[in-house]
Amino acid sequence: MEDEVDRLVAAWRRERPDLDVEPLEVLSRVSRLARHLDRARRTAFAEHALEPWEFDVLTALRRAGAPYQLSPGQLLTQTLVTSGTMTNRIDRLAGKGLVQRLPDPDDRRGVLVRLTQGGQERADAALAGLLDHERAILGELSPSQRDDLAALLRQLVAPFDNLAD
Amino acid sequence: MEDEVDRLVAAWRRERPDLDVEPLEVLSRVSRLARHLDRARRTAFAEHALEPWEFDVLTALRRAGAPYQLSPGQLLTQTLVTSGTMTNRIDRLAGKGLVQRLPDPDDRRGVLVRLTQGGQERADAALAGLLDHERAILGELSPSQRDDLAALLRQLVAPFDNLAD
DNA sequence: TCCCAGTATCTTGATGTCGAGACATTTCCA
DNA sequence: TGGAAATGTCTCGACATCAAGATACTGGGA
Repeated sequence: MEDEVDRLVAAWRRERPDLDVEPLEVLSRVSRLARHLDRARRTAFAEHALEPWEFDVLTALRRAGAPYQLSPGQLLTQTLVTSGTMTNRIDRLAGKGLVQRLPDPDDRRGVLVRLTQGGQERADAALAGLLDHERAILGELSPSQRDDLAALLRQLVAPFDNLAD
Repeated sequence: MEDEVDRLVAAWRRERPDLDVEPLEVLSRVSRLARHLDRARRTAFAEHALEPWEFDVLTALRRAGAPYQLSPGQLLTQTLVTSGTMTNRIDRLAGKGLVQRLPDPDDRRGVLVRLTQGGQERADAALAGLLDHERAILGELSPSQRDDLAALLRQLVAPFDNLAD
C-alpha cells in the first residue's frame, strides 16, 4: 500500500531529479510514524486521564522498583527535559497526589520524588492500556517481521544511545 | 550492540513480569530514533541558518513546483500545524524575505504564499545538506537492509496515512 | 577550620504552539 | 435573489518548554 512518503519522494524526484533522495524512504517514515504514535499514545492515555508527560515521569519511577523513588536529577536524565520543566512537572503531579516530594535524608540540597499508591496504580493501568494499543498497531506485521524490524532499528539507534548525549 | 530500549525492556520485565512488553521493542525504538533524528536535523539545518519549522514550510512550497506557491490552508495540511501557528510562521518567513504573501486573485478571502528566489536557494541547499547527514546515519545498513526497513515501516505507516486525519 | 569549586534544585523571562473565536468572503439552496 | 452555512485566514489568551541565572548545600584541599 502507498503512503505519504511515497508521494513525498515522488514529488522530490520530479522537482529535483538531480538529487538522491533515497534516505527519505527510511528516515521520513520513522519521523512520520513517530508522530502518529504520539497521537495514538495521547489517545490511549486519555482513557486513564493522563498526559504523555505524566506517563513518562510516573513510569520512570515505576521502573525504578520499590520504593519507587528517584531524585529530580535522575528523572531529568531519563526523560531528556530540562530542570525547569521537571520542577514544573513534579509540582503538578504532586498537586494531583500522584507523587510526593520528600527531603533526601543524605543530602539536604536534595529531594526525592516518590510514587504514591495512586500514582502507581495509574501508571500500571496506563502501561497496560498502551501496550494493548501498540499491539493493535503491530498487528500488521508477523512475529518474524517484528523481530527483523526491531533488529534493524536497533542498529540505527544504538550509535546514538551509546554516545555521550 | 545494546541500546536504551534493551535496558528499558529489561527493567519492565523485572518490575512487571506479568506483562508482555514486546511491542516496545519496535515502537519505543521508533520514537527514540525520531527524537535523535530531530536533533540531527536541527544541527544540519543550522549550517544553513534555518530552523526545522522553516525548512518544513519552505520545502513544502518547493515541492509544489513552479511557481512555488500554496495557500496557508494547503500548508496547514502538509505540515500538520494549526492555523495560528502557520500565520506566525509565514509572518516570520516573510520578515526574513524567504516567502512573500500575495492576494489570491480568485478568492478575496484568500492569500497565496510564494517562495522567493532567496527562499528557494536556502531550501535547496538545506535539503542537500540534510540528505548528506541522513546518508551518513544510514551507513550502518546495507542497501538491501534499507529496502527491507523501508518496506516494513511503510506497512506500519500506511494505515495511518490512508485514514482520514 | 575555612573557603571555594562543584552539585542539586528551583525561579524567571522569552518563545513557539495550540485552541477557540472573530472577521471577511464565497457557495449552496430555497 | 436572499440568506444561511461553509470556507479561509488571522487574532488572542493560555500553556509547556527551554536557557540562564539564583539559591542552597556538600565535600575536598590548604
